[in-house]
Amino acid sequence: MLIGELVKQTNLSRDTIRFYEKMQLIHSITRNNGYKDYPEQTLQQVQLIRTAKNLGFSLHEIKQILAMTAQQEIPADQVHTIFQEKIDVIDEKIAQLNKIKLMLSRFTQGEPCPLRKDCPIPELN
Amino acid sequence: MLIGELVKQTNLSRDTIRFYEKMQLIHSITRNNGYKDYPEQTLQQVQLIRTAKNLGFSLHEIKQILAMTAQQEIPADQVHTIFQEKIDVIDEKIAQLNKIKLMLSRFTQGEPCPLRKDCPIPELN
DNA sequence: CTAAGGGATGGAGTACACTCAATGGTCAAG
DNA sequence: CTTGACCATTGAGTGTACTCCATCCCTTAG
Repeated sequence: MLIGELVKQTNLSRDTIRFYEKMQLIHSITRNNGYKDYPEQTLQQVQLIRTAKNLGFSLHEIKQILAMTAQQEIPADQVHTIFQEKIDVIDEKIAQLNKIKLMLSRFTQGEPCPLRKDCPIPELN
Repeated sequence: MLIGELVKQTNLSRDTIRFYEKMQLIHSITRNNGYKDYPEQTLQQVQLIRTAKNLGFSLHEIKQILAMTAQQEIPADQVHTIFQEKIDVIDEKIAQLNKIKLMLSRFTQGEPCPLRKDCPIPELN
C-alpha cells in the first residue's frame, strides 16, 4: 500500500504518517522505484496508535507496545501492568474532575467565586 | 513573598514560576531593590494551576480562568455561561475517561489484548 | 512527449511547557 | 568589605507531536 492509500484509509496526514515512520512506529519496504510500500498490517497499527493515544499513551510508549506486539507472544503480565497503571491515572483524573466540577457548579449557583482573593480555594487533592 | 519562598511552598522550580509569570498566570509587585514580591494568594493560584493542569487544561485556558476570577465584578450570566461550558467539557472528559477505563479494565481481566494483530480494537468514539 | 498527480527527502517552523546557562545586581553575616 | 546565598534578565535549548515547504523523482493518460 502506498502512502496515498494509507492516508485515505487512516485519515492521517501524509506528514503524520511519515513522522510515525521516522519515529519507527510503523515500517515500510521500499520498492525499486523508491516508493514506499506499507503492509496491510499498518492499518491495524495506525488504529492501535490512534487508540493508545486516546488512552493517554505517548508515542514513545506506543512504540514500545508495538514492539511487544510484533513478537508473537506478548507477556501478559507486562500488558496488565501497563494498562493497570493507566487505569490508576485515569481514576485519579476522574476524581479530580468531579471535585473541580462540583466546585465550579457551586459557583454558577450564586456562591462566591472560589478563586478570588477573599475566597479560599477548596482543597482539590 | 520572594520567589525562593514560593519555590519552597509550591515545589515548583524557579524557572517554572518565572515562566508562569511571563505567561501572566501569576503576578508580582517589584520592590525597590528589584526583587519581586508575590502575594500570598499566589499559593492558591499555583494550586489551581497544578490541579487544572492535571485535569488536562492548557496554561492558556487556566490563564483565562484565573483572569476571570481576578475581576471583582463578573457579570453573573457571563460567568455562569463560561463555567457551565467548562463543566460540560469536564462531563465529556469524565465520560470519555470512564469508557477508556472500562475498556482497559476488561483487558486486564483476561480478555484478549486489544493491541495485538488478531484482536480488533474496539471503537472509542 | 508532456503534463498532472502522485511519490521522496531534507530542513525549517509551530505550539506547548518548560529548563538551563550566562551575566550581573542585592543583602546579611562575619 | 568580602563572601555566599539569593535575586533579576535575556536568550538559547529540550522534548513532544506534528506541519509546512522546497525541490526533485516516478508514473500514467492523452
